Amino acid sequence: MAVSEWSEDQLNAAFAALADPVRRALIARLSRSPATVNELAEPFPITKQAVSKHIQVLEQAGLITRTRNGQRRPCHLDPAALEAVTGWIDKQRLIAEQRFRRLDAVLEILKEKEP
Amino acid sequence: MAVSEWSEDQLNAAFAALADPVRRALIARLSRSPATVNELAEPFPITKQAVSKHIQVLEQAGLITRTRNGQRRPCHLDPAALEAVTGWIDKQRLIAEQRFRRLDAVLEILKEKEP
DNA sequence: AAAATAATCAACCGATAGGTTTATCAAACG
DNA sequence: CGTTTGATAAACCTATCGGTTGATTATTTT
Repeated sequence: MAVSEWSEDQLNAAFAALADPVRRALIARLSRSPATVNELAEPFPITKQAVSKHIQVLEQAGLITRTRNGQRRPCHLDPAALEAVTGWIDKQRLIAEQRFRRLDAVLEILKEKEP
Repeated sequence: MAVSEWSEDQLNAAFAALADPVRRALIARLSRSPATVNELAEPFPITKQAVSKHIQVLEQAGLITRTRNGQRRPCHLDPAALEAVTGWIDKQRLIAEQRFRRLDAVLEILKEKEP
């Protein structure tokens, strides 16, 4: 999926989901291998319910998917979804760096001194 | 600066700063050119004070810097700071994609079916 | 059938994030 | 000087977020 096709809401949800350090740790864990809620919750000093909520946020944001296997609902990281985020950032960064390369920066500093 | 040298706090602040859509819009604006608080606030339906707070968050996170020119305090995007964020994400994504490429995914799905 | 396990739901709670209004400060300008 | 202008500080309000406890559902296991 091309970056430009990601809706603003999706992007928003993804950024918001990644803002929490616990959720980032969950993502880092899931980048190694899929895992169930119980497995994910084990290393954290918070309740399983809290982790369950975090996982719902990640799923809602499209960053993870879940399969079903009996009572277990393993979580899988969706690496492609992370591209929405890096895509947005890289876009801004490239625009800014292009500007620098064109030496507009020098002109801008001079322009600031003007009325 | 290498990605691994970014402190957890810096990373946290950067992710948190980017979680807000207004702040992302400010970043997008600043990727085009530096701007003052008044200029930045103009297109938004919120007060200048609110925008000023957002800018402080971005500055605290190291995503923007500010110069001084009389009463004006223009904001400049720091494109390098954005690399802390994309760096973390790309790391997780690469780990996950490597795993897929090794066809571990197939084994994992089989393993899920086991007791 | 009964008990254990995986996960979620529901209700609640304290902290904080984002917003406002009002007041203040410092530089520019008539 | 007095006043406008750019930016911030302080106090406050409200919604949301991250967390808890307790109960519930659905699947396994014995």
